[in-house]
Amino acid sequence: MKEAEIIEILAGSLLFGGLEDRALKTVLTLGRSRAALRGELLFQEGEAATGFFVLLSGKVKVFKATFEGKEKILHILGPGEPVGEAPMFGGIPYPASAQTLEPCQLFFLPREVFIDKLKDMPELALAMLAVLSRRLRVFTTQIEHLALKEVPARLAAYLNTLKEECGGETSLVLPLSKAQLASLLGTSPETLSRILGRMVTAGYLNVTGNILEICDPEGLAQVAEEGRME
Amino acid sequence: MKEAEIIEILAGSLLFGGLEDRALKTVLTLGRSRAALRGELLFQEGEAATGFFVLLSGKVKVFKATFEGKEKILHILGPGEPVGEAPMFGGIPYPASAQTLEPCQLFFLPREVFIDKLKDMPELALAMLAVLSRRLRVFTTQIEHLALKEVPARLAAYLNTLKEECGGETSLVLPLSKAQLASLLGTSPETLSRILGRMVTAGYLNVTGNILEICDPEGLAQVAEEGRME
DNA sequence: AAAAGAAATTGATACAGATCAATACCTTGA
DNA sequence: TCAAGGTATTGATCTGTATCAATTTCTTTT
Repeated sequence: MKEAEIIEILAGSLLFGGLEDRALKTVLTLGRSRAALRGELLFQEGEAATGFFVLLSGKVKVFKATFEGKEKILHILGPGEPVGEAPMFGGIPYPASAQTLEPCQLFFLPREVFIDKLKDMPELALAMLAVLSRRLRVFTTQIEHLALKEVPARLAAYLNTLKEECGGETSLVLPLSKAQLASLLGTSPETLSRILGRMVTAGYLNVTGNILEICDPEGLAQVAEEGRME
Repeated sequence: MKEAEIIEILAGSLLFGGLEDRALKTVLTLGRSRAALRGELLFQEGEAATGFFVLLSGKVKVFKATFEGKEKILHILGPGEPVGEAPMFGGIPYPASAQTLEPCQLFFLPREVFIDKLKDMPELALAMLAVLSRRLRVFTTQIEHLALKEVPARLAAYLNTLKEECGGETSLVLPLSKAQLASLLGTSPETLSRILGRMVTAGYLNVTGNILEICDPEGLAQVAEEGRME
């Protein structure tokens, strides 16, 4: 991947978006880019956090796994997003694992170098704080949903945010497999399938493969809020 | 509350612990301290984050509430800990509400002033990053537990961390009511009560009011890991 | 195009935990 | 000392969802 391309992606990211060209070039010298195959483990829970990645292209899942083989997806990350940045600052091991879902282009920044640079670049530190802040907010609502809401509400909420991200478009393409979505929502593929079915018969949605059309956005929003269907 | 006392508490906190005396005094000039009664709301979900508190004394709960009246406690915070610091940086509203559980002494830092100062104090920015990083880790395991583990495992894990915090002491005083603990674990008081009962008959614990004695730490650790009791 | 494999659906069953209601227990104040 | 209000326990019931198993549908490979 060419330098210019990398810079372009970094410039468009939340983390480095506010930086001037000169600063961006500096950042570029701090790390190195590399390619990763589909299914590659970027890091595993418990390992020391020696640095973090910025995802230049492709998709990565961050997940927790139990030794009985169950797993919970915490995030699905796309281009421009940092991966594994949080644990660095606490001097703690990675609290979860990360794996590529497709071939990816990655930019790796080593811990020491980056933290050192942070001291000279207050705007970068603030950007980093903003990123962690947003992560915390996402987790906050995830916890609320898992503890207090049932699967239909969680699904409805997810579909709502997906619709937001697509600029209000009512016809959506799921950016992940249904099994992965189930894991993200903290349920099983079977249950997800059934509830999608119920939402279709109740007239909220139309589903065709991994394309789905939202017929009743208000109704869906209500399910997300109140939890109950029909 | 006297300045000296405040400084002492700030100096002992995670956030300001690394700062020199001069820097601490600067921090002190940025905000102001005040007292709060038991049950006072510090902020509510959805409000703009105009700053954050450092808890000087007392206890605060941070929670999410649904409009059906259910609530999930996210954190219980004690002296030295910051409250509501995260949303400031993202420029996002408070994602949860905070309420005092007892009379508290608070130190309030307004957003603008603090963020401005952060630019001159890289070590403070790093400390802030470390704090958010730890919060994220705690949330990460909370999500894992809610999605993949059942109540006995969550309770066992909580008791373990409580024991750690008390330096391995096997005789513990619950720092919160059982109803609050239930909310923190994402369950109902009834269920918590039953499971505590089962743990007693299984020989893991002895419970007397809100004092409990851990009889079988290894067994408890196993329940936390594997989920199943007896 | 056929075969093999993965992903998704559907059905039947079991169980953890929520909920509702009633009772017991402990404070705290009058 | 008794009342009163909160906090905790216990019992009975109901429901959402996990789980196991069996197909069905789609995707990929050869």
